[in-house]
Amino acid sequence: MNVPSLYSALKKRYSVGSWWPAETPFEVVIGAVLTQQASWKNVEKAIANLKRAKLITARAISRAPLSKLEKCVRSTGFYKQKARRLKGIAKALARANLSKMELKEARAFLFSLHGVGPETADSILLYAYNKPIFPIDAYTKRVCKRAKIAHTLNYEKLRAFFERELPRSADIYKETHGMLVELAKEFCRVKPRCRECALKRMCKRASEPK
DNA sequence: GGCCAGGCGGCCC
DNA sequence: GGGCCGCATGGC
Repeated sequence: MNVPSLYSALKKRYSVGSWWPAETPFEVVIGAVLTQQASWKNVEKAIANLKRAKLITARAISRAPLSKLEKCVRSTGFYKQKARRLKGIAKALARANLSKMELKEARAFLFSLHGVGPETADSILLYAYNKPIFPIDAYTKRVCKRAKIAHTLNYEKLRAFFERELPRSADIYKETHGMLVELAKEFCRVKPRCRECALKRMCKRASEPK
């Protein structure tokens, strides 16, 4: 399957508006860290807790006691780790101004933070800073693998592939990435629902026995 | 009641 | 580069 036909098939079913709900760039950072291996529902709870505790800015989180952070983010799992990492990230971001950095510099900076890997960094760059970077998550890999969209699942190669195949636009990247996630949640689950899938006409897997 | 969730870092080979 | 492990709660 090629990317243009994937895109138009997704567009027929999904309309992904503001798919990453956040009021500020730093709220995207918080969400990106908390959603690591956690469902968005549990992340929403944690963000609501943080807002109630007035811990929604980098400055506030960098100064907050760990125990308080832990309580707020408990629902997202791995909560001690996440509280510690969030605090470290907040400290670094309270001083740096990512929006004034060149893309490469900003990406390298994010990568240097403990608890920020490729997907988290790229989600932050795309959704918080509107940079034309296509984040690769587990959902995207799963769809690509099953539908044989790309010949690699290597993070950097798959990212480069999508960035090359799609028009170089942050809005298009957001939309496409969002729709892929929706597709993976609805049909391309761990236990796939190929029979009803919106892509079954074009997906090799669905037309093959198992 | 068992899967599974919008990973990451630290290992190992 | 790739594979395995620990990290942990809550929804379905």
